[in-house]
Amino acid sequence: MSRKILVTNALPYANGDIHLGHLVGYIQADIWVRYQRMRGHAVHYVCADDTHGTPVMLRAEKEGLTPEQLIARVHGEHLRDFTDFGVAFDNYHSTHSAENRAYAEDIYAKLKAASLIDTRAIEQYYDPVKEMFLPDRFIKGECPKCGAADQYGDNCEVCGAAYAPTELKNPYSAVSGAKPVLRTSEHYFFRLSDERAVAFLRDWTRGTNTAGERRLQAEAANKMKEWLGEEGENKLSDWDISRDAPYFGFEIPGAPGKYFYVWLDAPIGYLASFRNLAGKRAAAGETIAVEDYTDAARAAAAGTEMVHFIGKDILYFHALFWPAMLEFAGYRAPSQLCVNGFLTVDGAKMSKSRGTFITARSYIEQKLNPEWLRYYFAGKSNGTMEDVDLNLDDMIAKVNSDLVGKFVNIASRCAGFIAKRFDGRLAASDIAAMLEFESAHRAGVVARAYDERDYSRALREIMRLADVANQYVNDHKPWELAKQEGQEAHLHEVCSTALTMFRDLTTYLKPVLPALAGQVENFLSLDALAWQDEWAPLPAGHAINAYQHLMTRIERKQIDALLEANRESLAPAAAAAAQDAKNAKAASSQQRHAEKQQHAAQAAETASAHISIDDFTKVDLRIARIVDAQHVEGADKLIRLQLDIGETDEAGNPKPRQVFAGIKSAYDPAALVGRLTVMVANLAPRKMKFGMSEGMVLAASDADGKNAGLYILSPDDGAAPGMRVK
RNA sequence: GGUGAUGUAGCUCAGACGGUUAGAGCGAUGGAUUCAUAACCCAUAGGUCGGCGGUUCGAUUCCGCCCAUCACCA
Repeated sequence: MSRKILVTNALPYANGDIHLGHLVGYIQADIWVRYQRMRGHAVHYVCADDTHGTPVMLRAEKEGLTPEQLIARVHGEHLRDFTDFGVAFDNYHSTHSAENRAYAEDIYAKLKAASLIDTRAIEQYYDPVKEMFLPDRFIKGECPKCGAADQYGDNCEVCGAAYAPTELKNPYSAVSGAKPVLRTSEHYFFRLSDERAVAFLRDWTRGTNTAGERRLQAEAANKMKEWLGEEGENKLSDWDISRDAPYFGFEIPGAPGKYFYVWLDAPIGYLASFRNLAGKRAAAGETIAVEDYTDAARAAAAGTEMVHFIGKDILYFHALFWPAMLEFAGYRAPSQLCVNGFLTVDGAKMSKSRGTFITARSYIEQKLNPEWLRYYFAGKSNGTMEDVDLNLDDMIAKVNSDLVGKFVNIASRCAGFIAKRFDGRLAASDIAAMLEFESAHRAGVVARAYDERDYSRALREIMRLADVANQYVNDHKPWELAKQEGQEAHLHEVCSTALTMFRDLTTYLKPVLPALAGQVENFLSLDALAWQDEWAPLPAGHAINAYQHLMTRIERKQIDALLEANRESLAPAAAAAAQDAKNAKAASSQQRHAEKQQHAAQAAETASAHISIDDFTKVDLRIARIVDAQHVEGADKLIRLQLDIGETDEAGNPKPRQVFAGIKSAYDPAALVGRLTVMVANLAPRKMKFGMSEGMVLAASDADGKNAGLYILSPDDGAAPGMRVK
């Protein structure tokens, strides 16, 4: 039976470029869509830009544009990037659209009618200069826990503490620099804590859909259980869905000056884009029954599905708020969420200084083949929430050996004979030799793997068959047959058989490599390849076209050039860029995706910019003798050190400093006593759970975390406690 | 800190409802071959399946603890 599926990808935020981290999820979805269509299912594949919210508003202002101008530009950039990577949406719309406003208002009205909307007054920081309420990420100040300066209003990047913006010391607005004041405002809430919502979500997150698949991957369902709490427990709180003017978004009906929070209308953008698509198709004379996909009752009757591909950073929004909103507004809840993990490059977070924060645009501009990346990502995708690592050397090896060495090679080594000796016409294939292929088709391993989004399994099976094909050619040695009298028919059969094998392999690879498959369809002079119901070889007498090489190898120098193009110097520009990215992060949106991973890397990079000698001399480094070292009860990583740096109390007795050092994993306290090392003597004392820490000792470790190990410093002989290090 | 996930050959990954010699591809080494953008084919080497304990006749597979990495705690 033919499935009817609405497929969506997460909406990228209209404030920033598409990068390789984004592309993981889009390529995974695109592959699935192409596969389903090859099976004859009806798929509508839509996406849009997520355009609303404070970050877009402020970014536009900074660039001297209206928000509408900014999002129009970014929309064009995003769509171009996706298109260049073969991600072929049926429609790429915008949340700043009439359709989206209509859906948002309708859903809101229905939730209100269901008594699931509340209002209550909340107090939050307000920028008196800019005259606007400030999102947490736009308030900075000193961390209430460790005192670190310039921390955001939600958590501290230095000590990792989480807190409310009102707890910050000396807060200031990141927009105007003004001291924010507390102001009360009426906010609208979606009552997620309502027992109906909790009961529904408990059921929805655990259940299966009409296709018999789990709505959530096992890991995602686990996470939901954590968020929902145990049976009878209710850990959900109501969701604040309004923001005060000025705000770029939709004003809430009947609530002047109140706007829908960007995350309310972002997923609604899926429906809006779909509705917009239907409008475009209607203009072309084709009908899409939108409500068969969006209305709860009609969707159930029509047996349609709605599948969302998202990154794991936005699981929360898609597995709690979104299905609940839909359900209680009479819309159909999602059939399935396909959640993908983050992207790392060479095992580490993407980094601007290493050049691994790679934009989609730079990849295209450096003339790299997008299908190389599609193939590699597919090989790393197994349908789970696991992170995907882009190992650049591995990508070169995989693409070159699998695609060029194995797959393309099969056509390349046979095509010449067909063209030169047989006028471009095929003979009947040797069916007996194709047993492996025929049974592979019947067994459906590749099909099942695609269906389950376990593309890595699909590719393993496909490459196994590619090996079979190469062995077949090798065993029958067409180059020898070509030299033998009376072997023409045999030669013809061998090459034709190998090309049928090649046709099968191309069919299997087509969801991943649509452009390459298109070239092959042209080479073999075939209609668009689709999954065959009954396996059949290429027919005898079929004429094919001249072979042109199908894919080039990747060279390391191309990758190096790509990294170079994405590498940012550590000059102030980098700090500014890092700052931009951090501000963008405030978006609290899908954009956060990979940027979140940037976090630590960028913090480190910003700190790596040049400092003056004056900056350095602010740090008072002293030679210290470890006079005592003890385990700390209840601490996993800490050792309590007493450090003699020549200081004495009033009576002239030695007065060592107490320092807690996180070196327990590498050192036995007893082995430290008596050693000389280096400490920062003028670090602000910090009260820790276990007592005051009056400085820190220095230790080296691998920044990438690739090699474990921690190494404290030792001075050369002759250094004495209290000497200054400079 | 709490919760969850991951840790298998040099690299990227399969797999094992606990049971004879733990697999693949790539890479390495040797051989064969020359149709194919030095591709393909055959063969060989490589792993105490993160560490320590426990359950068991038997664990890499189950359980506990530990270590490392990643994520979430809105």
